[in-house]
Amino acid sequence: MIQSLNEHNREDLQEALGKGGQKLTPQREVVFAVLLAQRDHPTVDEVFNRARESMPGLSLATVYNCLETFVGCGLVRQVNHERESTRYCPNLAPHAHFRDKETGQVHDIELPPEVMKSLRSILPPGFDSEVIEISFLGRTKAYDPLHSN
Amino acid sequence: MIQSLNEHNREDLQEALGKGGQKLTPQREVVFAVLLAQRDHPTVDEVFNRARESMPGLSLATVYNCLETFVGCGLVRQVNHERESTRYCPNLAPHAHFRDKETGQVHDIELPPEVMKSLRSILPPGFDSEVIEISFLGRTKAYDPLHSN
DNA sequence: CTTGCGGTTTAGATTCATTCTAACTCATTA
DNA sequence: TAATGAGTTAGAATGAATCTAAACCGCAAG
Ligand SMILES: [Mn+2]
Ligand SMILES: [Mn+2]
Ligand SMILES: [Zn+2]
Ligand SMILES: [Zn+2]
Repeated sequence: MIQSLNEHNREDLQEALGKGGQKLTPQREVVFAVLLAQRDHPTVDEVFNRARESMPGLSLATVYNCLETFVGCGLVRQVNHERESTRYCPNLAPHAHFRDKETGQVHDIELPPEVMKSLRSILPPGFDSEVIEISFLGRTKAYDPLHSN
Repeated sequence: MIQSLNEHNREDLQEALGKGGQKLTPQREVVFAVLLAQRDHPTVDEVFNRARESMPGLSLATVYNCLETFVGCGLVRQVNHERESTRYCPNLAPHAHFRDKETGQVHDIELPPEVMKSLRSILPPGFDSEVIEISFLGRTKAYDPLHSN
């Protein structure tokens, strides 16, 4: 359960924070390590509870602060599904999110460049988009290759 | 400013409510009329304030109730952008939403069937999606056909 | 060293959209 | 006329997120 970053990830974190004019702190390290350790799109409370295991004095406010800082530095994305608590995702590749209606689990769905292009192409002239968010809601069944056609 | 439904829309509303086991009420008529009159994706408070002009005794709780009922009957979609207040949209055609970062305005973006298909195609086997939400965030410039190439 | 500074962290208060509760209204039916 | 039950209402409660002000801490100047 001990959350710590390897050298490589710590350097990445430090560099990204530096570019955003922010410092590396023990709290930020722990919170970032939590995000990397289990990529299940945790809520703030989930991050808080996991991070407290390695840093018991950590406060909820600091988790909010750290995550906001990471988003500002482009290290992490916020994931919103309807009115639920915000979730956090350290996957920087272009991807959509799929939420399983039954389990509540959130899965990353890779977004091929050609799909991105077709999406951008639906914008009328004069519409200039920086961010596209795509979220699916549905169910996941275990995939059985033997019984798929 | 008086909000009332024409015969055609009232019938549509009554039919859709009926299918969902719900009744047509004066409050529901006014709230639905507000949504049809100005398709700017109003928040609950905006709907409330507009609807009160034709029905002063209307309560905020009822606006929440009516909108929830409409969503349940498939008459209206909820539109979420990040953590902002939920907005409501009576456009039942498949479409995405574009939010202007500067004005806050939300625009409908038509979703051609082939884009829907390409989107569905990115789901891995076993992922079955009922709802796809697509939202753009960006800026809109007035489009000048003379100076576009 | 010692002090001051500024960014960070912290606990707790506050905000505010949304949901909940319980009383009331009112049309329909027994 | 009375009972029923869906719908409406005002206000209370909820809870994620934000705000506030004090404490903390690394660092640099004196
Ligand atoms: Mn790297
Ligand atoms: Mn019609
Ligand atoms: Zn993700
Ligand atoms: Zn819309």
